[in-house]
Amino acid sequence: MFQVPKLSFHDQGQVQRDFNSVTPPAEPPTNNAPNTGGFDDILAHLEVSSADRVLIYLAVSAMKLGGHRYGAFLEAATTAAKLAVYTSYLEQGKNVRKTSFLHHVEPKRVRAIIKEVEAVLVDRRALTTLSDQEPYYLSGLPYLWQSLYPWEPGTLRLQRPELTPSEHQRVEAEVPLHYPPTRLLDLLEFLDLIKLLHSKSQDDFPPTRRMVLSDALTEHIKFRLLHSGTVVQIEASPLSIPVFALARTHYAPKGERERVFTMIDDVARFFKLMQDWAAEQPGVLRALEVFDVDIDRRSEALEELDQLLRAWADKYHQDGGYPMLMQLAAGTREAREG
Amino acid sequence: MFQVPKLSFHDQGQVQRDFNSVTPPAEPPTNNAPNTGGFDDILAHLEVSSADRVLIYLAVSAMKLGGHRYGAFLEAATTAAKLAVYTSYLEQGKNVRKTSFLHHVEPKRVRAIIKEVEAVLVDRRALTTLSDQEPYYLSGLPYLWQSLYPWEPGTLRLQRPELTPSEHQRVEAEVPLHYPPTRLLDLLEFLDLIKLLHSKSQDDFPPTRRMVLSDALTEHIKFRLLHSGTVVQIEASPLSIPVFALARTHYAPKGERERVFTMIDDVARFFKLMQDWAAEQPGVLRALEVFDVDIDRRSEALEELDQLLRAWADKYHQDGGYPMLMQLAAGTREAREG
DNA sequence: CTCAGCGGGAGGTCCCCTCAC
DNA sequence: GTGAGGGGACCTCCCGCTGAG
Repeated sequence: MFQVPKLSFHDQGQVQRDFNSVTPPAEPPTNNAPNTGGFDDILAHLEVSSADRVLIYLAVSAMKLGGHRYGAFLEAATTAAKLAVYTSYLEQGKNVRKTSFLHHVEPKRVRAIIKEVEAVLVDRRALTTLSDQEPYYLSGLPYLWQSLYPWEPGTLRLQRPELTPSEHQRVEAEVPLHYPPTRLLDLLEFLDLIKLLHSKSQDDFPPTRRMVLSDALTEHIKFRLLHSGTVVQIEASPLSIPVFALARTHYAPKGERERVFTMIDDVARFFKLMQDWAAEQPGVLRALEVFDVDIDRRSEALEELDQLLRAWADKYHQDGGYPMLMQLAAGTREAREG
Repeated sequence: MFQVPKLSFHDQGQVQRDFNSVTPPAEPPTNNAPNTGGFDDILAHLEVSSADRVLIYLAVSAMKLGGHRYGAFLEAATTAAKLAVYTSYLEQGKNVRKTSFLHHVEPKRVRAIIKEVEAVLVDRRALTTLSDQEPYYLSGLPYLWQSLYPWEPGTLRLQRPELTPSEHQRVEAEVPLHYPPTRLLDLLEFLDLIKLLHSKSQDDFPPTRRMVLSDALTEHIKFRLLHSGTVVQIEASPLSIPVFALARTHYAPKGERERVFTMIDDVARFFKLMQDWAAEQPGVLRALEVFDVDIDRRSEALEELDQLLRAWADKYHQDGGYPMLMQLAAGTREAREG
């Protein structure tokens, strides 16, 4: 176990430098920071390649933070793989057999993939399986609830005239003031709302990709909405079935909605930039700094970096010039990373 | 279509700033740079979310640049999804049903996934489906060839004493000087080499994940090796079957071996940093600069940024301090990006 | 309500084969 | 060689059902 001095890996455009020791020696843990959900501990104990790690981060983001179904993530991955096959097919001069050999896919299957991809291309339909952040059947629900069941103060929040005033009072007392002004729904109305939203979301899909709203799927959606705190069940239902309230104006898995979205966005942009770099496009800078900092000066250092970057971009910015993008992240280095 | 002034999005630790307009308006193309393989054009015509885009970049890197099988990429994706399910299972207090609802996976399947993941964890076996850059059955072949069939100048390069001297001469004339000093192999020897390597690579896998070396897989491997230029077929074979030569000491899909590896590595690190940022860990800086630059001053700007970063890291570096990492990429902004 | 089991169908990943151009 | 088709094995993602604690 040795000291890691400061390590710099900068690489600009065609100017290739030495990359033999891109992976510096390991370091003692010093892991007092993160834990993005327990899986970091698991990852640390396993031998995982970088590509696998990216996949795992993506899966966690989509499924745990975004609320996408297990199957939806898998389908998105296969769609990505199909696109890769399709581009190979074009590069091979539309030769099915060569494409088949290249990727170890049956010619028959290659043809099916071609057909599928081209159908999407002519329709210009979104092949986006993993919608922006959350599936529509989750993120759309608060909007639908608010538009279909608005509530005016002074009117009955639970539209059940057969209930006594005291029963109404007891139920309404359970609804916090900060909840959106919407009516309370019983289980059946709530499920109908899910059903309606699902059928709406299916309109965008081609018949082949449509899913029936099974009981299992309905329960999954209901669980997700309750689990995320978007919908809350009223404790003391005056009815024979449970009663629910909309607790938020947006679906939010863990309150980190915006940040997760920004993260994936940044990663995609960063990936694109790195792809240009890997292809040795001119005018691309890649930089990696591995260093240790006095913990008391950490925020000072980051603050200064922040200012440096702003000043730099300001200095060279020129309206109407060549479009540029710079993407940076700096933070704690994990044990295995270099 | 309006002008984009300079846009800065910096965010440090807990200091949240405004993110409402994270996505600035679109810009005219000005696309004179990239084309990482034709799929950029396709992507531009499609509506693709960021998560999908990352998946596509990954698929292309693994399958087209790395040479991984179509099925291998899919398996890696399912493995990642299974890990996500497993961590949810732990977070839910090992409650199978809740995990089932959360991700819309059958309880039966959840249990199978748990069992599978735990088996990997106790064995501490690599769950790395997508090995570092290329599959072993491709990258290992040049090494095996060189160790099993070295060639000494002066001896027969094609070990067939029955051939006439002129036949030997004609074959050897076809082998460029820069090829590694290895013997030439006929088709059967070549295929045996593939077979041997495959069985070697299978030793690392548990019995369940082992693949038989089918004819189809053998042809896929052979095609990949020839397509990448790692192995070259001799035009005028003096035998009844084709003859092959090893052309490189390493498997290299398109000569961008190192860079592709570095790219995936960087993306994984960047992703990790961003995850800390999304979780609002302290001491994380995220920065995005969207700006235009005078094309004539582009390299000057990048050079200066390069120097700025080095100087900054030098200034704050302190041996034995808190481990830090900074990852940056800067380059051409695509039309759709902001 | 949770856990456990079994049933089925559709579609995808793999394998191999033949026949016409 | 290539395209186009046939077959079958196995898995897994979906669905539904029942019964035991």
